[in-house]
Amino acid sequence: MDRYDPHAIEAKWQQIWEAEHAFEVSNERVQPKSYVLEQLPYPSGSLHMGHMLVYTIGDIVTHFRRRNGARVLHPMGFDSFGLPAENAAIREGGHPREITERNIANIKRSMKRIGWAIDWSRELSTHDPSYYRWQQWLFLRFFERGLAYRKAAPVKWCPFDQTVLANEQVTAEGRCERCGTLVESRLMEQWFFRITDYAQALLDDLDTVDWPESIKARQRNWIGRSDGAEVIFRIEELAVDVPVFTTRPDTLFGATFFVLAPEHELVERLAETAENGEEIREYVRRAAVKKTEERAAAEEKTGVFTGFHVVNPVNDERLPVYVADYVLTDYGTGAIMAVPAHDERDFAFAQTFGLDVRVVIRPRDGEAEDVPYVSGSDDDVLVNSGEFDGLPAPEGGRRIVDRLAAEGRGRFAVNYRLRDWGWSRQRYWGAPIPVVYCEADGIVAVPDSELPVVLPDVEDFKPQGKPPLAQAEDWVNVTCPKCGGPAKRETETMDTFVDSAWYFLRYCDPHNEQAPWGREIVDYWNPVDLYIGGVDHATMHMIYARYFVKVLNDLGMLGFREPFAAFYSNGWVTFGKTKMSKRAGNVVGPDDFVAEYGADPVRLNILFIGPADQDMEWTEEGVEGMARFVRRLWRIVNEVASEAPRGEEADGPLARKAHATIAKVTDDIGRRFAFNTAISAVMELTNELSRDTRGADSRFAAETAVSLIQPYAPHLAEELWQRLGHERLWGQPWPVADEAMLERETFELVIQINGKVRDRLQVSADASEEDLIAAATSSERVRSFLDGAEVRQTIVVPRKLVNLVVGANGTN
RNA sequence: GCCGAAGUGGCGGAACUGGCAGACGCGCCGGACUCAAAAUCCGGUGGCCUUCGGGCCGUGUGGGUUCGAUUCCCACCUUCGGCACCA
Repeated sequence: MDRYDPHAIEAKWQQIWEAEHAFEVSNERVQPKSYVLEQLPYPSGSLHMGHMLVYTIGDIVTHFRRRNGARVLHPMGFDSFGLPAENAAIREGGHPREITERNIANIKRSMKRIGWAIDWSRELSTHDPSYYRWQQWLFLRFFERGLAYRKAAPVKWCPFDQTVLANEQVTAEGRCERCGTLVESRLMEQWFFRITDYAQALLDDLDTVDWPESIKARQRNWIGRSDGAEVIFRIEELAVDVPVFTTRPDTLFGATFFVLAPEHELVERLAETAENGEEIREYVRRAAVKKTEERAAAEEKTGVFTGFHVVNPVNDERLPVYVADYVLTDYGTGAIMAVPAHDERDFAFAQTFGLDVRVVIRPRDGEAEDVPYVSGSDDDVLVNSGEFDGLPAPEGGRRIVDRLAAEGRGRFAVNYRLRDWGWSRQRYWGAPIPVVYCEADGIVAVPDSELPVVLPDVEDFKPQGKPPLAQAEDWVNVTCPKCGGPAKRETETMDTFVDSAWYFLRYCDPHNEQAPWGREIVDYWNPVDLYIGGVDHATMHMIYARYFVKVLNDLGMLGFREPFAAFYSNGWVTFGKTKMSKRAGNVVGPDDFVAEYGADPVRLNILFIGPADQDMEWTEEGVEGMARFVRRLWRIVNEVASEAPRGEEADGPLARKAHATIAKVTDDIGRRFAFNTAISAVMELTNELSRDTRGADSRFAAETAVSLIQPYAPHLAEELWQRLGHERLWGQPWPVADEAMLERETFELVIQINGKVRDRLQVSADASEEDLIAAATSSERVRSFLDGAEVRQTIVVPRKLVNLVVGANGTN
């Protein structure tokens, strides 16, 4: 028998798959179908172990579902715009496109070497004009409906480099990662999508998808629905109504002051007439410069009194109005009623400024409660609240809102933490935004017929007060599509989250030049049946993609409401510290191990380490052990191929074990996504097979082991399958366990006394309860334990155990 | 603070619906083969005790339900993760 040579075998089968287009699928609408998708990779220098894990999980499911009769779409592409390539170009010279395309070529070579069953005919890259052309087209559909709009929003700004910084370019200390200058906050006009319109739909439809609860919880948290009330306070001096949002209308009688966020639109109006107008303006200026995190971290609350008062609608009390930066401008209405007795932040402010604290909620039975007391449960009652005294807090709150509503001074309201999605970047390496700025007509869409607006080349990718694209003057200066007058192109680009919000739709119809996709095609393949990826994309990417699908559905462009019907979140892969330092300098990735052991052992091992949805540590010992198993399987199956008889009925114990393994592996992959225990099961079968490679059952057991391991180790399995005298395992139906062979003639009866195992007996499978009890009580060992004591109770679990309960005063 | 996940041998983990705790593998120990080593193969491997038959203990801690709990319930401890001046 020849030695196991993974490199030769893997090259051989990869060539055959490619020549036979083994994993390409057409869009012919055949059922059943399955769309198996992993989050597309960012093309950095090379693959890492995390990639190895995600794409192998998807690959196993792809093979499994194919062989179970589904038409499976399993595409691949590259999230190829973005900051790292641009920074590399600035650092090392060259063009981001060259760097990116070199990386793609490199990664693609690694992917093909690993042998994932990908339909490469559908490959796409988001930096390709044939892709972003349709992204621009989609943007225009959003834009014409007002779903994409511009507004001023704070950005992180480096005053030295004169540029906007992405969050990841700001150090933990709040400095520019390049020059170390303290980063400022600046208001700038930016592009947004109106995702907040869909907050409730994004929340509700989580109930319709099969995702891990933890991922759903993160999205719910991110959307952050709060139920409460909007209550109108009035500044009588100015005859202005100022609404506030509160989740605690039950505490309205406890309001003792009122706060506006520094950015609130009313603040400037107050400053105009206030005696201390300049002090107010100065406070606002200082607050604007501070980062949100800095504001939150402040030891003491700061603020300034305006001299104005508002009227509390529940009791017509006059409350002093402050401006303070602990109130956020972009949540609720940017103004709050302050109830220091029942809110920690208001309490802290009241302490600093010596303001009244009025208790209006008490525990029903206690009294000496701490202030602030924030609970508002049914065990609390209202006090100092006029007609509402004595009511449980939640009910009291509802009644207060009812009364305010009747008076037109309040209503029940819902608020979300979710903010509109800001997606424009002052960066070069992204999709151009197809609008122009015209002095006469304002923002004007580029006509569909002029798409794509192709990203022009520039000399320098460093932003210098303006986005790099501003350098491309020939490109920037155009005529307005509306009036024909002079206009300038948008020089900001789209964030990569836009690119990845719809790529799974383009895979379905990647070469369409008339439209982003054909609706029947997209409706056939979608929603994605299994989406696989990391938890780090649980919020942003996966909320944005859901938002896109909902909008596109409302626009009639597709017929579903959710992109990802099921989601599997893979764990993180780490290396031990010793391994890291041993190969200091270069990151250890799958390429290194594939070169040493071959792709199949690496594929197997990444899933054998542990449950794929939990974090795991990759070790050299582990992959060595797996290589040992693979060689063992190789040797045993080769022996079977040459030694075991053909065409004999396989119905002995080894055949039964094989059927049991089929059942186990099918359930593990198909239902439980327990990829590690499926491998264990095949190992067990292999161990049993190794005891007899020449018997009548051996051939069946070997064929079963090879067939079941195929999704994990497709090259090895294919080669062994051929040696067993067959062809094209990847196209073979998945094996089905014979129910009759799963039935056992005998089983091991466990006999317990008072719940402790005392004996095990082989018993006929069709023994009656009475037979089991008789067998149990006649056992010598059992008798010695019973020693004549009275059996008070006998529990019989058919085909499992007998538990004899003897009295506590028994003499056992 | 709110939300989520997890605690099992020396290690990764298994036990799916309440029924034999530790499958499978790593590591380690012993043996075979070898001049020797590696590789390979065979056997052993939770702890304590043992008259070698076996016995007792054991799934983060303390309670509870049950004939029976790693699994269900209550309280707590520890670790990891998300959100967070969100009114």
